[in-house]
Amino acid sequence: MIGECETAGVTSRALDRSGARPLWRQLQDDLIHRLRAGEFDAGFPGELTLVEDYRVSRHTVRQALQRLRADGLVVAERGRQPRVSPAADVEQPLDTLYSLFASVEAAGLAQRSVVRVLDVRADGVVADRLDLEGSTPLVHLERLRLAAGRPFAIDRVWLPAELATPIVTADFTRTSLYAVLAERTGVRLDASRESIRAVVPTPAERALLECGPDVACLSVHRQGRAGGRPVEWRHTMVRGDRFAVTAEFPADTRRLRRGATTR
Amino acid sequence: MIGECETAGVTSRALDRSGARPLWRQLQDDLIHRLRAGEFDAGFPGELTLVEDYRVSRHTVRQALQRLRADGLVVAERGRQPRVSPAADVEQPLDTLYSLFASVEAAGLAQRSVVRVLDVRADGVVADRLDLEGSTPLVHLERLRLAAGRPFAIDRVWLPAELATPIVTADFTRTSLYAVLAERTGVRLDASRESIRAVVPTPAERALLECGPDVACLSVHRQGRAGGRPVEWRHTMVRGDRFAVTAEFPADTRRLRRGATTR
DNA sequence: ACTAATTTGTTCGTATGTATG
DNA sequence: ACATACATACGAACAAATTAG
Repeated sequence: MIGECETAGVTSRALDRSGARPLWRQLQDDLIHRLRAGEFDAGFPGELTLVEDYRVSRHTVRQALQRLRADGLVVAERGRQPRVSPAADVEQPLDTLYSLFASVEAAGLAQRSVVRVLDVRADGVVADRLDLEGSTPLVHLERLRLAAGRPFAIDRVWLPAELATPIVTADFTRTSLYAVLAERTGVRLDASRESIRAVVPTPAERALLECGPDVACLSVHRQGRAGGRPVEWRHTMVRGDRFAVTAEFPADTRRLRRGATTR
Repeated sequence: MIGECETAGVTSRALDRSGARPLWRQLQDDLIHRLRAGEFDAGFPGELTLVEDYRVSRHTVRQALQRLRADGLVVAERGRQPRVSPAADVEQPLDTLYSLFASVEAAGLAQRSVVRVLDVRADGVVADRLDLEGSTPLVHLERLRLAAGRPFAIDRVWLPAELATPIVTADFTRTSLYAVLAERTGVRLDASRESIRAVVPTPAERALLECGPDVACLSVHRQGRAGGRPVEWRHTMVRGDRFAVTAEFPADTRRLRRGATTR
């Protein structure tokens, strides 16, 4: 495991150099541990500090930090001390358009969200999903969603900045994304396509969702449209042990015949 | 933007070195473009090939590839040529009464089943789901379903024997249950209710499906009805990496192009 | 079945640019 | 102006896994 070693007044942390596990992964895991223990509430150490502390190269440190930043656990800017992203526990109403959470709503569970990221950025992959150029600025909102006070989903949404910039100043702690969007831009989603699959969450996602290795997740990708134009790309990772999608099909003779008489 | 340049029979691609946009991002965007154009269907180029091709360092190439891998567009392993990842072999719209057999066929994959169990038995729990007495005899069919020759799903179905006895002599290796049922009994399903959740397969299921610990499954419980009467209880365990469910609002038959998995 | 070549994964070092405090 | 800290980019080496012969 990871040990501590006091030498000449300097605390250094030892990693396993056998190669059994990559250094950057050990570092990442250790940092998540210390982070969850509240060790960095006063401030997150810089890259060079970590290089000194763990006796690894800066490249290795960055490899670990990159994941933490990508997962929203740490926010960092140039020349500024990195900080642990604040976990502001706030009430958040359900997105009524989101049929996936209909069962949650029906179950009468308390819905809360922690806003982890709210900024403007570019993302080539997401832009492609919205039929936009790769460099198009996008408003990005990431929330950890809680039901009955416990994490149940990680929700990431991207919208074209050209359209959605007014919402970046919004306080999402008490308002739904769609409500703010409609109020400030007049845009109202009227169509969506989504794809639901089963995945094993990454360690980082597992840490956020506070679930063990025996829990799988539903990974939901969704494109929302307004007036035929794609205005939202969303990815939601839902704990599979607490939530299920239900579907009910009324009688439809045509489709039935097509499905039953194949070949 | 990005140009092509033929020199001494070698096609190299020029990136903008002004620093306006990071090289790795330009590379990422260009690769996505080429990927969507189907240029890599025969095989994704290796890191060193890209280094040669774009005249950048391997570090920069890896930075671009990392995003593509993180977004699930490309899969890479040690010593093996990276490949373009098929999002999912099969996608199934949620708004129809579907049959696994039909959706696999629709995806253009060869369909085959290994019949593991086909008999008549009683099951109190399942009978309850069908609104029947606990001792009611049920026809039970368990199949390991293969798509393109590879394990795809474990499918267990129970039907009232009083209704479905004629099917126990059928050969299900290459035929759909619904087709046999309609042919031999005249019963056609016209309604269903199902619940879909994500689970981690048990070691036994994992062995049957021949998948590693990184693969989750969709667990689908379904009650099928005909003329208002429950006639089928089904449990299907589908490999999450090969199957995705799609939903559309408002109801339409257009499909989501691609569902990537975030890592 | 074994060896060698290939390819990705990991890790180090170094350098420059840029934004913040 | 200066130090700090992240972003980008180059080069080099070895490990680990696969594939080709």
